[in-house]
Amino acid sequence: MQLFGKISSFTQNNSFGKIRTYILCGVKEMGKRIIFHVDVNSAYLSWEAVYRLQHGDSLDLRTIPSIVGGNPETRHGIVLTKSIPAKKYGIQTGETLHTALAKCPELVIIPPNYGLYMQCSKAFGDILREYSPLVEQYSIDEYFMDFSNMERLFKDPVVAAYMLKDRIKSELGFTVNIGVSTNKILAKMASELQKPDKVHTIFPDEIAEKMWVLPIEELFMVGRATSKKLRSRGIRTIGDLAHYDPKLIKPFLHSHGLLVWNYANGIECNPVRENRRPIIKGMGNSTTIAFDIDDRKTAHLVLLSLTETVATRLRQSGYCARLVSVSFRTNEFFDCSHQRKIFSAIDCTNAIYEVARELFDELWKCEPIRHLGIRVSELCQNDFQQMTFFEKDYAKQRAVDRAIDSIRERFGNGSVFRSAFLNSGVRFSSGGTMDDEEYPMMSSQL
DNA sequence: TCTGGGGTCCTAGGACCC
DNA sequence: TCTGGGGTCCTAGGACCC
Repeated sequence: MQLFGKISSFTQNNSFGKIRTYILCGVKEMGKRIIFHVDVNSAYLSWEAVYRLQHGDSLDLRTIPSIVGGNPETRHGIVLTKSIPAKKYGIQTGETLHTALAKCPELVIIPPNYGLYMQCSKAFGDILREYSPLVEQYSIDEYFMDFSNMERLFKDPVVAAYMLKDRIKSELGFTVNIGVSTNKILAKMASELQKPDKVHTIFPDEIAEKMWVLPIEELFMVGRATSKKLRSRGIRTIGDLAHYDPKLIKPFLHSHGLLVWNYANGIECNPVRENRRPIIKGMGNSTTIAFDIDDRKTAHLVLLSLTETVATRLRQSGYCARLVSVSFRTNEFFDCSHQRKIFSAIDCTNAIYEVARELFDELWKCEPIRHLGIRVSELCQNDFQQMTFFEKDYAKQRAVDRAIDSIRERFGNGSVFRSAFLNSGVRFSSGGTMDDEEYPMMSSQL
């Protein structure tokens, strides 16, 4: 009820046009919603550390300056996750290995092992599901849990959060932060407070004390561009944003401005979606090539290898696509893209590749390319296909695709590949097919 | 200095139709 | 023939997340 009161006063103060939403939020609060956000501390690095300790290594990567990162020689050199000692050197996620090494020359660099991370993510989710029937995976290392109406089982949700955190640590060997509140945004903001191995709350009456004092960049969904615009108007903290008139934010941040203003005020009422099977909107593969591509033939070959994995994933998930997009990044870091809607939805490797190649040829003006990508979207079920007189009948090719898919499924991805890749220097397929387990994808909103 | 890959959602402008 | 307005679709690009 407390939040309801606060929300009413916000809406009155700001004459903001979403009163109905706030009232709905308020009504839900009356049932005393309790939401947990569970976040693995330095996920990839912790998982690597635990794996190595369990396999006889005496060094715990978490206790030294270390990171999980790519290989600069293939131009994949960025920091994916850092240890807490590495953070003390000022190393940041996303920065280049080159600058990270400049900050800390003895930095230990571990290449990523996504298969291991998927296993850890799953084991972690399995424990959470013992504590609540309503658990939503938000990313590979984050889960939301609905802990509402659990008083009979766990008197105090905060005590339960400590139990859960300690159990994960003792059984799985890595630490988590748990944020506890009445909705997802506040729970998520709470889990981001001091790390590692902590439980924090940001209940509605704690927003001012714990959240409003933080710099604006700490707010979920405030990235570089948004923070720049907000700071140029004197909005430096989450509290500044919360107290700003939303009517004045909309002209320069549009609907995104209203979203972050709501978040700054702790207003958000999305449910925790149990075992949500994500509605897939599209799928894509892209890769940074170890060298700059300056000839069409090589570009086409990379495009084909990207198409192989995208098309395979498309067929495996039972979809056809109606939109094909191609994008590239030049050696001067200029990004561009080109897309085309096709009349009848397709899932066949050759058909997608033909469109992709056309798009590429229309877009490319012979600039050296460092990164190439393909994406298919506007998906529909592939159980029937619309045939037209004007487009090729791909029935035979679909049969070939299915045969190849099943051979690859039985004997591995490299068991069959196109001869065009022989001695070409280009890998026959790029990107993972994600065939064994659906990769946990998050939405950009809660 | 050298800058990943996988996503989602939003916006703006132009084309087209009625 | 010229003009206008509203709606929808398509496309490119940008912003954000982990």
